Amino acid sequence: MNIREVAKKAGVSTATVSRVVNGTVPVSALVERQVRSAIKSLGYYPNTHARTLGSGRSHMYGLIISDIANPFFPDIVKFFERIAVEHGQEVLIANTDYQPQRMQVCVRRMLERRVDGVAIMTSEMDPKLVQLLNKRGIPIVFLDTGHVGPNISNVLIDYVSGIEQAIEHLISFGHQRIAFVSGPPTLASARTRSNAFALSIKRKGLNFRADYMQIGNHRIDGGQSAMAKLLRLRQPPTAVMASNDLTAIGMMREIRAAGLQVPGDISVLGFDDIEISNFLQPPLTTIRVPRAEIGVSAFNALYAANRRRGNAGTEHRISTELVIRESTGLVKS
Amino acid sequence: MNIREVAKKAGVSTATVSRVVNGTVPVSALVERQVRSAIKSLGYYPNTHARTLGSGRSHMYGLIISDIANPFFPDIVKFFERIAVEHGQEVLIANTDYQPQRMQVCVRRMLERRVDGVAIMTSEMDPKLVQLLNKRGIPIVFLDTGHVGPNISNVLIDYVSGIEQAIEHLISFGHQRIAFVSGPPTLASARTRSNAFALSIKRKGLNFRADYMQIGNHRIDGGQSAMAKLLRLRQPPTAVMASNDLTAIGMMREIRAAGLQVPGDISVLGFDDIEISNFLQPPLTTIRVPRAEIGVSAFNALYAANRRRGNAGTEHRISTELVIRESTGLVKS
DNA sequence: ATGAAAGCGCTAACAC
DNA sequence: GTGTTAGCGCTTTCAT
Repeated sequence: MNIREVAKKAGVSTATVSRVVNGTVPVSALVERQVRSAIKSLGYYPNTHARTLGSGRSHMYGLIISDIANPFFPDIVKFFERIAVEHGQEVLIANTDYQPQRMQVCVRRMLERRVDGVAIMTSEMDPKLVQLLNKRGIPIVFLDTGHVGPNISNVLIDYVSGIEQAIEHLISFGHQRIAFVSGPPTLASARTRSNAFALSIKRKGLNFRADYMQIGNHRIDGGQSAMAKLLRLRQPPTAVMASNDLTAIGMMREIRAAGLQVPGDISVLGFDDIEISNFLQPPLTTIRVPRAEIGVSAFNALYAANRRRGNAGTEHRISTELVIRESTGLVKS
Repeated sequence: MNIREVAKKAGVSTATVSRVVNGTVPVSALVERQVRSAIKSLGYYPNTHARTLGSGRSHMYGLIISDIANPFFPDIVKFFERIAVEHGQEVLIANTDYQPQRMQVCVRRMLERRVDGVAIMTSEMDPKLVQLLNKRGIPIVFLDTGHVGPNISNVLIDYVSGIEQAIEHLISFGHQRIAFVSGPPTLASARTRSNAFALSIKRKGLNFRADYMQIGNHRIDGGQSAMAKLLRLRQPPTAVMASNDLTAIGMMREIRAAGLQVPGDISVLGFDDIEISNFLQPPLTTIRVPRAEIGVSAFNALYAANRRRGNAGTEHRISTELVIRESTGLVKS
């Protein structure tokens, strides 16, 4: 079942069938009807591989993430895929499992499948591999990493807006001693969050204290041990913000283990707003990073890059916002 | 950059390059070295679309799920993809968003990309669409749905084993009055779970009571209202099993809202063991459905179907097991 | 508006 | 063990 059989049945050339299928060039109404009916009665589905070979466009976009089981990613994948399909494009998903060497395999897969663009939503990325894609003129979009350049776009997350809302929220509850538990310093986005916090504290006129800046690892255990340190301070904070929600979960566990209450004794804020945050006890106040929007923006950047003259990259800014639940409350007086 | 340039540079024919790349036929060591070096120096990556066209095999497998944001699916996707990549195969993921009409689009995508097999991990599936794939001889694997047939395999989940473990566990804590909150009766897997529960109750010599069988919807709100009904019974159960973890979350909320304790007053069990279950307060005792194994088995079934003579489908049985945490305890005396 | 025909890059059958 | 070459199914000039 191929285009030739359809052409024969419709009594036209294969070129005409192709025109009808792709709507590239106007075709007379009569011919179009004949072709469509032939397609239907034969149950014809175009072979996209042949199409790719002929046209040079695969209509596939790569999406490289760290780990689909990390609750941060499913929404990104979901909306990236949804909008891709709406535009008649296909998606190739690749997990690196946080292992840089697997990134090489991912890039190879993208290259072999001749994708029309790659969204790289991990933070660890070897410039050599980027070069491999870029040399071939494949549009790339990063998440909050690297800089815009030829065929390179960036989806930028504005952490500051959400963090400032959070600090204002805490101040309104009377908090003055606010601590922060960061992610691994090796992670660019973690550093960005940490810096944005330090900046906002000063802007809001609060006292910035180095001993209120603890290092976590974006996992539960890191949140626990960081919180343990904060609790041992002579003057512990009355509120603590985490660099991600898992860290906040760890913090809450540690607080409870110390016989204290959230938010009665200490207020806790997370970051990301992953699904489980709403199911915690108490439900976690957190800064939402709109992941659906990230997925959509990433796709749009790539798709646009293929329909634009020139190769200028674009930058897309995404803002964050505070989601108030029950892990924050009035400062203990 | 194509196979011809590599051939020229290595001073061999394109066929030989193909042989080296695919390792199909032995090639002299010298020639192999030359070819590999040419490939490397030219930065050659085979074009899989051309390969597909030439060979008739796309080396791509479709994976159709309901919703990647549903915590049941990420692990399946992750392990399906992992093992596929290990075998040099690609994965095409499609979400139906629980909408049967989107299934049509999914199947069309699979057909157009000429996948070598499709794993259908949703329960709603129009037989007409199955036929569309099956007519073309594309191997299909279902999750716990439909029956094995020509080119149709099935990954079967043995719910009974886990449920029996759970009931034994409850009995050992002294429970005799055990209720069940099911999923939507329209969902085949929900009915299967419900039936398995009823069967096990009788097998274990407990009293089966129709008023202990409540209907939920696999969401939190359904768990809440079902639990509310159970609490209003003259003789409420001392333990309740849910058809999935979200339902159990709803049940716990309702129990707490009624001023009762879990597991102090009522023991609660979930089903699935999604990630958040371990973070609940108290951590949820639940029946684990091994999703990694499902993903792996589904892929293996498809992959094997392509390397086997004949088109006989296979059946793969996967067992479930009880994960004991803190939402179950001694019956209140 | 439509058709003829030359690729696109690879595989596989065949010949040697 | 290696080369030659005819497809695979489509798109896209180039004519008409």
